[in-house]
Amino acid sequence: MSYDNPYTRAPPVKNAASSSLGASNPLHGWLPRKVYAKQVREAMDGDVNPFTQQPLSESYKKILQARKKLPVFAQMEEFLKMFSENQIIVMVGETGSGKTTQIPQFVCFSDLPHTKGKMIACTQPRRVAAMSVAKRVADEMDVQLGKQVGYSIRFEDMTESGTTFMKYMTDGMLLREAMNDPELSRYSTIILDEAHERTLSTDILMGLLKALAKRRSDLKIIVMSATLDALKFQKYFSVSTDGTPAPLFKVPGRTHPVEVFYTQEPEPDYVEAAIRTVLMIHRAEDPGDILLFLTGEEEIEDACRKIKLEADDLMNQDPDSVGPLVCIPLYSSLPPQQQQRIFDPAPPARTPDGPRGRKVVVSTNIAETSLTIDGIVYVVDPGFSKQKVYNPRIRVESLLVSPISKASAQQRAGRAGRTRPGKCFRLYTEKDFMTELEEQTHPEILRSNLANTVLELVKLGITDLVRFDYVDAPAPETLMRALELLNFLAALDDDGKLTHLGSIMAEFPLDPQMAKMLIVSPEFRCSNEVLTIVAMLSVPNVWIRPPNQRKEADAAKAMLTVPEGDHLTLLNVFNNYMQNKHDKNWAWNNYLSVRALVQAENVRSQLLRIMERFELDLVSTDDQRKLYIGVRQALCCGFFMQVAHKEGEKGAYLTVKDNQVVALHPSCGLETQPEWAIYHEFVLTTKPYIRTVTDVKPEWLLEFAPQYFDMSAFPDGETKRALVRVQSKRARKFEVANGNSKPSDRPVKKARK
DNA sequence: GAGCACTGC
Repeated sequence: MSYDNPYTRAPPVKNAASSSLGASNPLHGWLPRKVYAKQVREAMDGDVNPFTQQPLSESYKKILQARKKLPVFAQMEEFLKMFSENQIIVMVGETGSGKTTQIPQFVCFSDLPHTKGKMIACTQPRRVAAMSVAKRVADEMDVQLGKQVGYSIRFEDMTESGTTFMKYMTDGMLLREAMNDPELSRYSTIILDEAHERTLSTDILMGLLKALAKRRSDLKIIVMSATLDALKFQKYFSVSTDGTPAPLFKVPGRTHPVEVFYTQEPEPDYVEAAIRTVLMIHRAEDPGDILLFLTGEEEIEDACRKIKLEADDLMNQDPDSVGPLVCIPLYSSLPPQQQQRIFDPAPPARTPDGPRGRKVVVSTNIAETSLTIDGIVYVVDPGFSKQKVYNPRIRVESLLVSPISKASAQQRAGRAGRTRPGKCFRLYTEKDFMTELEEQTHPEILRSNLANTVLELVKLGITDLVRFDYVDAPAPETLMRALELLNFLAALDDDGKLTHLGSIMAEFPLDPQMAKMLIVSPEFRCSNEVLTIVAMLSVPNVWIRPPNQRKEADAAKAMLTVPEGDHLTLLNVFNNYMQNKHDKNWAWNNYLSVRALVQAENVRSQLLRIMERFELDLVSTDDQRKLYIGVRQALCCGFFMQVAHKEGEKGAYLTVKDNQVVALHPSCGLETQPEWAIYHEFVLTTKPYIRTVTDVKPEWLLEFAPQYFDMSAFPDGETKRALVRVQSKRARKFEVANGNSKPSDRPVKKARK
């Protein structure tokens, strides 16, 4: 042993199981966090499951043999020593090292969380990963999933209180837990996996955990990442004031080499070049499947058509040397059944001795992290992806086709080497790779609207948002924009303190505008309807519009459209879906996505539970006219900062205050162009559009958002003149009717003009 | 008269 004998340092901790079973418990006498690899190996090789006292199964023993071959297994001793001696560890492990499954188990053996009523958490950016890894680890530990080993994701808590001590979960879920228990007192060790992906939640968790580690000396933290980011995290989690980096634990991967090729000259048309490269591989390279990265659905479907045509041509011209090629599109909005096609085997040769078939998967970034396809030998990387960008000046998030980072290019190349040595064709020059590509993709926190995040942080008790210890600090303007919005919504007071309303808003997994709208909706007697609308706005687009059936799809949509606004149309769609549940084909016949509608049902019931918790009543009325007006008014209470005013007769709109020229999105179902329109999102595609739009009355805006529509602080222009006209008209009316009473003092329910 | 990179609560 190269470190002190741990037995001399601390008394044994009472082992819950050992009290009754005594020495038959393999963990008897073990000291938490003072455990040797030798002990662990003996326990693993024994006949009794140390965590359940049950006999270990044959399948356990079989899996154990495979686990022992993982690179990380050879480093158990080194890991346990580092874990014993440090509070925070940064760990790098390439793909295939086994870190996600093995390290948490090593921690279980060392930390013995079950003996102290604690848990080990291991966070993942994605739900499927949390679920599938938990399943795998439950098998490896020979326990039932949901007992000692479980997972926790939105809509599904697969854990058992008091039994589960190893919990895989989404990073967002741990953040939610932190909002109600800032000390994260249920956990003795927290492992942040895939930290290099830098999701918003992971970034916030890193900030929280760094501070928490100082308060809770008993808490251990492991940050797992890809190699390139390790030093940054080591420095960030520096343990002492002199800046000594946190210790690094390194595990080699188990992948095959990938040969990388670059183009001689930059390619002016990357889609064309990509198609050409795919066909070149098909004609000239050894058998093996191809993965091509493109940026979006349309580009992918288009490329698939072209590849198919050209490949068929090639095969017909030269059937003796060119085999069949099957082209499979892959992007997230594809139905799961079609996504499964990526796992189909390559097509067989057309004749017994003919050339072998090949499969090409044409994918978005989804194949870079979320999905792995075995058998890929060739990767074609044009070097672009759609990325979210946020412009705080005009408060707009949009998707832009942008060059990828070096880290991303490396990840893409790695996809070729999972089963055997592969090749990666980069459709840019080596010089461009070296000089033009950024090292890392900018973390999400630098590219997002932070309204949600800021509300979460305030709820977490972070008072000084600007000086919070971020791994990468967002632009001050982005924070200001978020604070401003939350202040207008009355979630934060003028000192930036959380209001009672704000603390309820933070409990809803919704954007603050939607949370506000939902919370006020009982006052408008329409919370039942607003709840539905908010759920529908939280799921992917429900409308399906197949390229060859556009007319039919549009006609079906017209049947469900409510002329006063798209929000009401969403309500109508959901209600019709619920009424027609007996008819399995209803959604399909109406060109609607069943998947999205089922998701909306799920979200709706989750939100309803939260409403019940805060005693927000579910109310409605039979008078549809009143109901629709109530919904539109509630909408104004949340989205008053997203209003556009029609300018002139040509259909041009200007956003209120920001004065952006926008057009109604063609998907908009409004009967006429209203003078004042509230919109759910601003999208920047071929030109600036506002999407999901509802007709509102200017009086409502003045009434329900007086601070925002304070004319003394309003930019001059046609919008202001129109609002001032409305205001003076109202004032005259109220003077005539009520003497001096100011409109804003009137109760909400009498607000209708 | 157009889209929906990808996640997550």
